[in-house]
Amino acid sequence: MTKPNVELTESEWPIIKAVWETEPCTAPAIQEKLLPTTGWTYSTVRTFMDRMAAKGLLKARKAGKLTIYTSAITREQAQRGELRYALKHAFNGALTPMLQCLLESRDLSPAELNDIKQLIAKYSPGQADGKGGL
Amino acid sequence: MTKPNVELTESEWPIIKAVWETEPCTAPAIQEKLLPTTGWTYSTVRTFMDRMAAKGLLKARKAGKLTIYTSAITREQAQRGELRYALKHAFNGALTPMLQCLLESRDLSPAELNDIKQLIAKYSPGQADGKGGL
DNA sequence: CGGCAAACTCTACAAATGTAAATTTCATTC
DNA sequence: GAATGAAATTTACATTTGTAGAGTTTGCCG
Repeated sequence: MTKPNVELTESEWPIIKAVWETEPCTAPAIQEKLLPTTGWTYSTVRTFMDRMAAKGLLKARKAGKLTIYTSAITREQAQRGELRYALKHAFNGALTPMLQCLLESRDLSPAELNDIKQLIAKYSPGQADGKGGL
Repeated sequence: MTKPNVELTESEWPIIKAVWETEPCTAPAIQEKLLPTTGWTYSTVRTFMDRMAAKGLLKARKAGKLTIYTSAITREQAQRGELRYALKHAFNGALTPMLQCLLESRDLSPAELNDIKQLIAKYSPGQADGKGGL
């Protein structure tokens, strides 16, 4: 059963991104990876990871003295959660204005524009795949 | 000088949305408006509004015994802030994947699709308007 | 076996967020 | 002028988030 609405705090984002790139992994490994960007100590990282495991964002298993972590949510789930949140609060659930804001938000490169057009084309014919909405 | 990156907490969203719709307004008015959806008491709403004024999200001015609030940020600023946050954390700043996730996120109605195509068309020719990015 | 280093556990604490009760003030009306 | 009711002020408190130090365990190496 897929977790319904995933929400991450700002500090949890760097953690889970590092986990996705490294899993299965230990807290010291994540700490080391994040040290240059965050400056976080082992204690800090470890606390975050344990809290995230308690929330069901990570899975933790014991291997001897080591604690091995893996992600409990996919990147897509987390991304959707974030978008869902923005859509709901900032745009009252209206997708088109959100898209518009996104497109206005910066100059698109020709490459991006191209990508986007292809995307639109792909989602054009009224395809109902039954895989559920945001 | 426009505030650089606006961020709102989850509870601040309903407040500022109500303010945008009502301003200039008083705390009791906002409380009444939000009561059905949130159940918040006057004290709660008032606390939020004062904190938001302290953060520069609202402006508060005294008119006799009343405190009159107005927004200090525009809806567009707040929306951009929310998108900027999502883009940065969930998509590492890459716009196309974000768009893709958004489009995948639910079935688009023909009307939405149409709107979207028009948007794309509008942002197509390499237009640099100098109004700054996200 | 004894020590060292790595990893762990426990505890702590400040700031932010969410929520509200209790008390006070002030304007209006009888 | 006193009562009433609306709005304000003050204070409070639990939970979550951000950050980490101190002390303990344990596996390995000599």
